[in-house]
Amino acid sequence: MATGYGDFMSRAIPMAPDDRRAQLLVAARTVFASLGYHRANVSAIIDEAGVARGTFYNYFESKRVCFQAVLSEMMDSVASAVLPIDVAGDIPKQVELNLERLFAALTEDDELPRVLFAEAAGIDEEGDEGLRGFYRAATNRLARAIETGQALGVVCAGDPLMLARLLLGMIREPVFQAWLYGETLNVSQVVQLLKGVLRDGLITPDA
Amino acid sequence: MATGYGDFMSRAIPMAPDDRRAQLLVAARTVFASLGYHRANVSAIIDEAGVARGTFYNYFESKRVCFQAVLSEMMDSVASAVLPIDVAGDIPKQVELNLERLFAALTEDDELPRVLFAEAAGIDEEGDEGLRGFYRAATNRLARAIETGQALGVVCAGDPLMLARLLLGMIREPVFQAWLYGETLNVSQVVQLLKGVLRDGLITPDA
DNA sequence: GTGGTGACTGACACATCAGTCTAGTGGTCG
DNA sequence: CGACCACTAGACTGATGTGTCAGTCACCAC
Repeated sequence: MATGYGDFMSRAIPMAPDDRRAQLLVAARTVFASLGYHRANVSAIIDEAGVARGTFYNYFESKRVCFQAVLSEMMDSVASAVLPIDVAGDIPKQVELNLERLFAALTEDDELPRVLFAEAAGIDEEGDEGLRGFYRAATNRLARAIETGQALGVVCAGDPLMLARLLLGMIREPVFQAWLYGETLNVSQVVQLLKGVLRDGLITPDA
Repeated sequence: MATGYGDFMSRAIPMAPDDRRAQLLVAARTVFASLGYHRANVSAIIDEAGVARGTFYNYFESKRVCFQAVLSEMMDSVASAVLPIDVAGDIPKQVELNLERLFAALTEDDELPRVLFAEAAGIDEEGDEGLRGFYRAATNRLARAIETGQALGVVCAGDPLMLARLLLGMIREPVFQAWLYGETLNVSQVVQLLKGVLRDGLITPDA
């Protein structure tokens, strides 16, 4: 019998498990990002990675688990873009930097918003649970920052949780729509505008 | 041959096509809302409607087309909740009423946010096109209102489109998160908070 | 009656795809 | 050298679920 794989096909060189896993994760991320969860199939991922079917299942017990891994990687990279604020320092500056880093993290990969905002929901109950966890964490983090701000007298009164949601919405929507229309988001423009709205509101008091 | 359907199975009484279509649409809405697009299947819809498989395909050429119909119905009901503003009248009052109606429309059905915000994106290219249309229409409508406001000097300066996205985000996020966590949104609370943020911003100027 | 019309039926053909499994390959290391 | 092990190709299974079509039934006009 012949070699078992095509004449021009090189065999993937055995790798340290962590490296192989990382490689598969990159491929999976690419495929999920461009196709979304449901249209992506395992064959596309292994083709992208240049690896056989069985190898995939050596590293991930299922497609969903693999997606979950990609998703949490993305969530982590987004979450870690936001640094805790030092109340002794220049607060507005730190907020601005955080916003810039956050928008940058959300737009660094063209298709990340698809995975995070459009595909993550509705796969199954467990997946939805993970998503809830992510939003809960993000919102709570913002809410705590807002509470601190309120205590310092730099943030207006009101339920911190709800204020956090409003703020999160102002971050999420521009990113989502930019993705939806295939635009590239002008980060500094959005941040400047957002800063203005946060400082002065949208409606100028009637003269 | 026997009757062609089980002994205890009654055949659905023929209906005027418009009525049957409406009935199927209601069933489809229920199913899509509670399960989302991907987990919903045609069998669930026809069970809900008490109708045979073939009947479904007499009225909708595919599952996706059916979903599209449900989606546009929802989009219409949301869009029609927002009334044009009479610039001669009390503008803030009208804005407030519009916000209240909008939130009410978005939360009238517990599961509408799932369909509109979580499931609508990423089904296929054509579906995304419809979604883009909806967001474009909503955003443009807001943007035009903002432009008018800017001309009247009641809205701050800045790209109207981007401002519209920020505003839309502040509307969408509370609704989305309330759905995600199974909370019932306190409409007047959100509207009051939103009004405050729109008027004065979130950050109070440093003393 | 009787025949035409059109809504309705449901078994099934068919496609897709996740996940399993087998037989075989080749680099590495004791 | 021989055992080992990560890897390969890809056939296969089983489940799921969309869309089809040949046929059934109710109603109405004549």
